[in-house]
Amino acid sequence: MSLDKAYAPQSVEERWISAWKEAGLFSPKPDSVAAPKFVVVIPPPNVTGALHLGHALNNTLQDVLVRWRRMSGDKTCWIPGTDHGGIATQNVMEKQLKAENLSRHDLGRDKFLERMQEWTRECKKTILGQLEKLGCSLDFSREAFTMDEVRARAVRAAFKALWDKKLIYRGRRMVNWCVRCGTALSDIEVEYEERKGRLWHIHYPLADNSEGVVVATTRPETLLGDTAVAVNPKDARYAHLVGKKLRLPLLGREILVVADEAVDMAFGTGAVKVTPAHDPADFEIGERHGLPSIAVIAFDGRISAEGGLYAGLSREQARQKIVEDLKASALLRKEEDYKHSIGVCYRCASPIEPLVSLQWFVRMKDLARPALDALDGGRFVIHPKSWAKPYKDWLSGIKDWCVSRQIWWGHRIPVWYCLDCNDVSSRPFHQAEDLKGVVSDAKPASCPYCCSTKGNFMQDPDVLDTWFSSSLWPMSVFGWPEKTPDFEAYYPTSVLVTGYEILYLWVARMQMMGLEFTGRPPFSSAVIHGIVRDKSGRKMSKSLGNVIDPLVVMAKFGTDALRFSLMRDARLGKDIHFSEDGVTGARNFVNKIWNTARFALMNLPERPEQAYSLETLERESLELADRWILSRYGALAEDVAAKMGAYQVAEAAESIYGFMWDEFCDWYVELAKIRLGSQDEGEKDSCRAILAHVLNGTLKLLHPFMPFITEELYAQLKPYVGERADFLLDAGFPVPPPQWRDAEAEERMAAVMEITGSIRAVRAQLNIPPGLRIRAVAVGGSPEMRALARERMDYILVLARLEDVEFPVGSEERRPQSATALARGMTFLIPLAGIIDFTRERARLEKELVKAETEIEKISAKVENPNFLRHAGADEVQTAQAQYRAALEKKARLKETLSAVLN
RNA sequence: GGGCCGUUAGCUCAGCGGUGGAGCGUCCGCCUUACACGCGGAAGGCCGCAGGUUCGAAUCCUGCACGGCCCACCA
Repeated sequence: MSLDKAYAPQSVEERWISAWKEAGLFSPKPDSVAAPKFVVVIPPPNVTGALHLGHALNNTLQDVLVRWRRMSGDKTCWIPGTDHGGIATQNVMEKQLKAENLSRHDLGRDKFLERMQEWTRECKKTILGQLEKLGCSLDFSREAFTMDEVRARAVRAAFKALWDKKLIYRGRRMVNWCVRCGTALSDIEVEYEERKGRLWHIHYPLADNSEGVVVATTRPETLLGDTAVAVNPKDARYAHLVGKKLRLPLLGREILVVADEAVDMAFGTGAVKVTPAHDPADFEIGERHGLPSIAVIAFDGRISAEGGLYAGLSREQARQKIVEDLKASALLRKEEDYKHSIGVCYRCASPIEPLVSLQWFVRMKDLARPALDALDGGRFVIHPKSWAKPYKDWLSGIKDWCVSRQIWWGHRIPVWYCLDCNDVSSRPFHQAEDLKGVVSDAKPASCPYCCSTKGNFMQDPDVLDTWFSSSLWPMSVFGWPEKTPDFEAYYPTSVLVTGYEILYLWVARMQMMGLEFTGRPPFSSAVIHGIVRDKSGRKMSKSLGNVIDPLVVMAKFGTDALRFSLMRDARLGKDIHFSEDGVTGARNFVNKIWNTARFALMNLPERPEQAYSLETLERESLELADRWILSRYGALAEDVAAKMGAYQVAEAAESIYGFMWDEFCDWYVELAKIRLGSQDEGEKDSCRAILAHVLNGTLKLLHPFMPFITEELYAQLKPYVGERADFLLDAGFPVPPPQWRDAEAEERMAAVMEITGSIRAVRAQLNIPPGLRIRAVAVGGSPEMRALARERMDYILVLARLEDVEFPVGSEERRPQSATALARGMTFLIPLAGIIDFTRERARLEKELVKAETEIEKISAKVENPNFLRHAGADEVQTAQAQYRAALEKKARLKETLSAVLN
């Protein structure tokens, strides 16, 4: 069984995906074994299209944790699913319709929803297929959708329960209205953008046309709805005007001057026009002073009939015309450029219009308190903890949640109105404040208000905010409110992995709902990762054209490479600057692993007669490299487990990478070549055993990150190490015995590596041909070091490509015409007259000397400082002194070499 | 306006109290039969600025500058 020279991911990935599927590997077995549970629910991707790199990051991170816990002995369950995605998805469909010259109104509600369902089916298939390709160990048999029947039941139950507790109400409020999407939004669905605008100063004369007051505004079109001008009560400039009437420019209506604390005397002119119907601050001023509210901007963004001759104009047109008219009537006193932030829709980026309308709200204060308590009491932990404070602040200042949306795609609000006792035909629904609703799963048979049994009911036309169903997700995926076996077994979940951009939108609301309905946090930890940006740090977006399709990357580099590169950068809470270079590096690493295994398998017998066992290996038969690699491997396994436990996935990936490449491959495998070439079968076998076992163990450590290649190689390797698991997930996470740790071996090996390094450096810097086997003479050094170098001469010869090293007795250190390598107090003279460029060697040594001198300078600042000796710990002092001695020694040797050896 | 995060090698980022690190890129040499998706070597840093604490600071504290994110009803 020989492996290809380079790893070819495609066929391997396909093969294992179907093998896992066939085995039902990801569905937890309903066994009776009392293993700890590790349960994760996926942040359901919206059914708006295909997955992007952010999803790849999010799901790989979850998969890494789930696979790791599973290997560590937990019974794991990871639930897949998708989100109907409300406005976002409806917008996708409306775009499609537009391409066909249709609007949703052309289709009508039922037909439109049919098309949405059809689209959703396709989209789900795509998304789940992509998750599978990514290698996600999701239990696909438990797939959920936020708008399927089970989840719909949960939504209705939650609505009813909140209604019964008076935590849901319908009320007339100022809401954020997206003119383009035609719906209300919640406060956190509004994003703020700095945009260039203007500040217009407008003169409002007194009713008798004398003097008056100048107000500043960024929105002159709202003038049409002004019902007052407000000044600060402490403002002496305007005190005499309070209570007087002004004449509203252009319309001529009389409006009042009121005094209100909210007005900032220092801003603009200190006087504010008040438009209670179109500004949240003005709305409150209006409430305080009992001002009338005149809606001049309609839900379609056009000026209403109240706007007189401006009626019918768009907001933008009206603004322009009003400014012109003000100029014409000399009421416009000043016009200046002004940068300010405006609210825009998080789905379509068009400016939000604050409008008063009747909407459904959830009362949040009482729901937030238990969530805050859960955080404070440690029942819920956020990683990294830097997100805890913003989370807390948001919950502490929480406002009621507007949950009704005037779109079609979503959970219909389960409220019914009896047509026999409610008037819904003579006025717009969203103006009908006095409606008596019945909360019910289905159309009620009779009306509890008028007792009509005719069944003349109309359901509320609005749908719920998509985040309403999302907030129930960790419960609803298990069938809540039914007490299903799954709910009993898997709720609450263990950890939720998601990006910081939906911490409030989603995480906080799940906590609140979970606590409200079950008394327990729906997950005990949240792992918050960053956003995947492009190479130069810009957010990926279709309009920027910098979106990268994970499937394309996977096809080019392999799934394991993509996963590993993402994980290597996935520092908690930090954004990732994604570039193909990173994936290239990861792909190279994958290939390195492949070839390491190839090397190992080439050196193992065709078919194992008997599995190699480490237990039966006599510890005394192990040589330095063996003890060293086992020790390092033991340290690695411990390190990785600790980092994973702290959700430091990137750090764990880095550790494995370093071990595999820089220690196992560059040193152990190179040294293994010596013994694998020997005639002694016993020697060969002990080396084979360690090679196979350490490689196998490292594959296990890597498996959560690179499920495919590790599975493929494990399948080949396992007979040699006496394992029989069908899949790595069932093979256990390695826990090397503590007695493998061997500080002495690590120290001795470090010395060998240093010696090798110094000889290699001399060779390379003097351009000694790599193929040339040369001799060296070892002089100086402590007896221990000389003994070690002598003992491990076999290593040094191979690694530094030497022919031979001589250990002369006595102090005949004069070796003319030699290059000199220094390490650990020893000097390695490489006598090579005619080959070495001695000018070069002199320059090299002089540079070394400078280095040694600066080193001495630095350390002497410590060692010669009495304060250091007095205050620093004994260990520190000892180390520094040893370093100092070594540096002095080195300097002396260099000087000696420069003067003697080169002459 | 408040809060959080960042500012370290050309680029992307680790390090977070004891002589400045990795990956990529660059330069020099190598097809040393697992891997050129590789091997060996090297160059490259007033660790944003200014103070302070400490025997000692990239690391802790305080300011400042710049960048980014989150939150907030300056019209």
